[in-house]
Amino acid sequence: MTARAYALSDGNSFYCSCERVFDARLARLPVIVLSNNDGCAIARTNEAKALGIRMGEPWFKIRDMCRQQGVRVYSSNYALYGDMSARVNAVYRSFSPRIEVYSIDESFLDISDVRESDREALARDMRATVRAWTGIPTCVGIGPTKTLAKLANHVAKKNPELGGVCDLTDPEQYDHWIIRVPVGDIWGVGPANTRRLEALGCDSAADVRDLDTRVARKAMTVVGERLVRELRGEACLDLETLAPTRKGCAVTRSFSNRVEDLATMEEAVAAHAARLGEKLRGERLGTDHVTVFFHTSEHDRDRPQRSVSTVVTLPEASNDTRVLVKACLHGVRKTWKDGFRYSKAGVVTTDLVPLAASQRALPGLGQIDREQGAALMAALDACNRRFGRGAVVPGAAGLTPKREWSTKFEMRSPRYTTRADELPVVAAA
DNA sequence: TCTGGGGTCCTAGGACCC
DNA sequence: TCTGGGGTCCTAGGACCC
Repeated sequence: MTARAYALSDGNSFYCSCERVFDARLARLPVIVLSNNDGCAIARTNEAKALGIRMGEPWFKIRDMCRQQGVRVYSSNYALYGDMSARVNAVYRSFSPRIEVYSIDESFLDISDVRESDREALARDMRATVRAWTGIPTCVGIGPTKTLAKLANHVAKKNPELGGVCDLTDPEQYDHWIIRVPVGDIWGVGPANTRRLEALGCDSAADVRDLDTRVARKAMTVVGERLVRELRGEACLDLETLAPTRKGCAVTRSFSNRVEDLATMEEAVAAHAARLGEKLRGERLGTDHVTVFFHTSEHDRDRPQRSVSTVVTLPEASNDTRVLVKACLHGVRKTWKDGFRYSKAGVVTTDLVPLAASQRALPGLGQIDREQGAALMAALDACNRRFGRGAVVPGAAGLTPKREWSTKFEMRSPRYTTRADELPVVAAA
């Protein structure tokens, strides 16, 4: 049996790169993309990083500086990023059929079948092809385990002289880099485990690799032992080529303005419940209980704080928007109290089940008419796909949507690839 | 004025059972 | 004074990821 080899490819400053694909003027300019509600910076180009803009930096703190420095700022445009991600993955699939889509901008590829001496060339070819076909710049890390492929990717990103590719299945490269990566930069090691590992005398990934597995397990449970083995080149994590059915699903949002009245809260929660139904129907999943929560903001220091979380049980599993909205509104009304400035609300489900196989309630004891409901929901989803999300909503409880609470996207670019009315316009002279 | 959203995995500890 | 020993299931919370 030949040793395994994984490649991890990811898009550089992915959201920013997507914006650059559709506006060539952004090349070499500092660009950032903001989180939902235009809250903070979640993607920065190298030029923006060089200006000192940190990951997660609140927008209101850097707004003035960004204006002065000419930083180009965008609200999140997930329709665009999701579509670009699919295009990039289509290119990866032409290089290896065994691929795990790990996140919107990262995928693992199994390249065990590629000869050791050909791996680096393959990675370079793949980078060039992704760039040519989608416009997205990438980096590729190669390793005998997923953790080492991640590490290699990190090295490729931090060391421009490598030309975007690092292969740690090459023993010389492995020995060279493993001693140069600090513990905090290892995949799976966050702030808490960095402290624990440093207390054990580990400064580099090589130090962690050389830890006794029992010591690692004691300090960091099974996660620690697995980490040590993966760094040694012993694969403990498999490629997950089939996306597992999801276990939970949530729709949560901060309000653009604080919410102080019940009617607005009901409107927001009903909209979140409707979106939840849409997501569940997309995967043919259902739930028989839903958690509704809302709370004030820790940043309102001088204000009374309140945090509510309540579970509403349904008679049987469902993904019907009308059922979910009704249940969630019940949760809000049951727990509502005036006199607070609420900053965020959400609906959360866990224990999702494939709807078709789920236990039915007895007729007369709350059984939901699934057949008729499913047809109605399918029609609803079709309308919303065609005319945009939220075009049609159930008229639950006489709500008249004003959407005063809704999320801000004040600087969003056009959805170039998914909306005909937002196609880029080209002028030929 | 203004500070994201959505996931997963793992463990400890309590309740409950035989 | 002495007051079992295992199971399982559930929940809350920590930690981490992008």
